[in-house]
Amino acid sequence: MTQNVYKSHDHHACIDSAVAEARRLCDEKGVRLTPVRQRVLELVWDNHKPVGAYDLLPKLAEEGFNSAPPTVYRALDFLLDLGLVHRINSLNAFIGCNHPGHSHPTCFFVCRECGMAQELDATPLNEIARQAEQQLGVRVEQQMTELMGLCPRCQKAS
Amino acid sequence: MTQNVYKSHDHHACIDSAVAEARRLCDEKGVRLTPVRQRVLELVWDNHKPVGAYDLLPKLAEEGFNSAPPTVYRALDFLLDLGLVHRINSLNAFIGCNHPGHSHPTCFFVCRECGMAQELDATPLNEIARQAEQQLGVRVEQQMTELMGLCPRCQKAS
DNA sequence: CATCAGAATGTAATATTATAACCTAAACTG
DNA sequence: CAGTTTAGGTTATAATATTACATTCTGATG
Ligand SMILES: [Zn+2]
Ligand SMILES: [Zn+2]
Ligand SMILES: [Zn+2]
Ligand SMILES: [Zn+2]
Repeated sequence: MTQNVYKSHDHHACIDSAVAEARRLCDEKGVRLTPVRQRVLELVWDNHKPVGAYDLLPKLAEEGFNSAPPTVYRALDFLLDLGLVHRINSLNAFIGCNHPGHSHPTCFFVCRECGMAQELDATPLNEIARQAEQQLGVRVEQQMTELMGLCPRCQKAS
Repeated sequence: MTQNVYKSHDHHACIDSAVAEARRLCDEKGVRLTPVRQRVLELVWDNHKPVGAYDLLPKLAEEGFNSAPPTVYRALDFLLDLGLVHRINSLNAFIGCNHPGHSHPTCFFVCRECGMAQELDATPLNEIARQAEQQLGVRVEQQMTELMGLCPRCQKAS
């Protein structure tokens, strides 16, 4: 895992590096990081909590961007395709990827109290995929693991 | 994994054993497997494809059951609580559990073509949870892994 | 049996999340 | 510049899920 979100850190650095990485990737692939796409990426990175698509709408509106569901879903789809964000299915919410650029099995821990999410190293998951492929003959193309529980802070608080 | 759903099998036996197991569990816990709950369980087990809540409504209606979203969501919540069914978050859909009665990390392979889902042995996932707990200090309470890809049949078909 | 409490269900309305369809504008391509 | 592709604007609607409150059923108790 690239970073522990439960430790305090310079979060502006998180955002900046996410944007820089996005720009690099878009250049590489010859696609455009348009203003609304970049702004959605920044908003998703606003903190380490997964954010719902509809939470983004008013923020975009405030800033003079067009604000309608298709706008934000298009931007999110674009970012998902590039692997710049992940979707946390159990929350219908989106969060920035810590190591975009190479497609990878996805694994997050999400605190059920505060909502903070931590991306985890998912390499052990490859074992499961490999087993399924061998034993069942399936072909695994994608995978997502979501762990739920309490983060260190919320454990103390309760 | 208790069974390979991609092999042909007596599926009535799947349904029957699911219902029997449900009855046993309900007795044990002193809760009631009412007609609508049982019927929802049977409908979820109708095949090995995850089924959406709203797919169940017309089927219940046909059979004279009350049919409104709260009815089916209540039944599904009941079954989820007991661990009799799982929710596939990436599909907003529900599927019967192969080994209910003891809460367990959940892991499914879902074919993106035909929709069939196979529950997998999730023990390797405990390792991930253990690591997260050690390295981050989180407490993991639940976990779900969803693999997506092509099942053996759909690979041949393409 | 009569009564009561809790559990389950009925019903109407509404909230939340996501997509379809169709049109316009901007950006590359040669 | 003309033609093509890509992105965005706009309206409407689909799909999924929950709230709130009334009613009925069930099992327990006196
Ligand atoms: Zn940060
Ligand atoms: Zn990632
Ligand atoms: Zn079966
Ligand atoms: Zn299960």
